[in-house]
Amino acid sequence: MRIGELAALAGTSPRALRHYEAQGLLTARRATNGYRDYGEHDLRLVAEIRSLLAIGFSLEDTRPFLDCLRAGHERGDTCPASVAVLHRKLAEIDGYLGRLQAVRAQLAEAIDRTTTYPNRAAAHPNRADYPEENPCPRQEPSATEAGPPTCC
Amino acid sequence: MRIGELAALAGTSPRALRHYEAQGLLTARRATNGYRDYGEHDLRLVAEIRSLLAIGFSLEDTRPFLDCLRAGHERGDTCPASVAVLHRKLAEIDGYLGRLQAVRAQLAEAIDRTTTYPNRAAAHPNRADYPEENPCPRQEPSATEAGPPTCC
DNA sequence: CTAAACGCTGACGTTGGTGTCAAGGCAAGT
DNA sequence: ACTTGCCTTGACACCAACGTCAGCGTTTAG
Repeated sequence: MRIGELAALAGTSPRALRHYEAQGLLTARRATNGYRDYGEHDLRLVAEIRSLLAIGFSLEDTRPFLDCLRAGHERGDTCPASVAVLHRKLAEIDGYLGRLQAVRAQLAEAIDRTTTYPNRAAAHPNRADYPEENPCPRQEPSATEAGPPTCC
Repeated sequence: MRIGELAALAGTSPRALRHYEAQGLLTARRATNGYRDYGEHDLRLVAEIRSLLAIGFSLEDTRPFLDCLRAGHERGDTCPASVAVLHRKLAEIDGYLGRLQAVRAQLAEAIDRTTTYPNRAAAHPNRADYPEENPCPRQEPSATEAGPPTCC
């Protein structure tokens, strides 16, 4: 199967597949004319990449999962290296969740204040409205329909 | 007060302040030698920008808050345009939270599976490990200590 | 036979908020 | 006078996962 077909089956683009190859995540046999030639197994690999990207993994983080699949496992998340990534990601997400919830609380309070005391000035003049805290993920992948500030 | 002093007081860099000016968020008088000259009020404006950036706002989203302060209000979040941004951000965050929690659940389940059934293959061979879903924020600002995948 | 549709490589563009460097002007201490 | 340190503008670098275009060869349908 050629790159366009694989891309279509995986719901992505030839450019993306070449990018994965450039990152060493995917390899392809070459036909005599130089065209990349993929097999069924490669569809599974690309599907793994896409599904992990969709939940906020970086390409680099998908590597252990692909190695796991190539090692013959039916799932990419059963190998030790994959599990390690899962744990790290879970910890990251918990961090994001905590910060996001803190920010959410700040915003909700600010909104509540303006709706409860409209046109009324607050107590501490020269203080910034929003202390510090510090919220969430940076650059987490996106859904194709979620708009610009897509996802983690 | 010159740019270096304001930057130090606000805990940021001259480069950042020039960037805010380039974006039309900050203005400065000029001394006869061409140096930017800031007043006390500008520190308040920069503090507002920094605190909003820290909780995941884009520079553009801080604009209504700055306008609000310049209009003479003691807080930047009391004007209608600011409140509108607050509502939008709250909605975004709720979206992120929902997706992050869904992803968290997926990861936790995957980890649980590997620890509960070690070395045991799963049921559906050719299915991707992680369906689809789709998680959270992209490119949310960062804390100075949170590391690479900083924050929302 | 020809044109459309595909494939190839290489390279630059995108997004945001800066960091960093270049090449110069200005101010103050010794 | 000279050095040091601040300031100025302008421009390129960064990160990630591609999009897009250029310039070229290949395959395939008509």
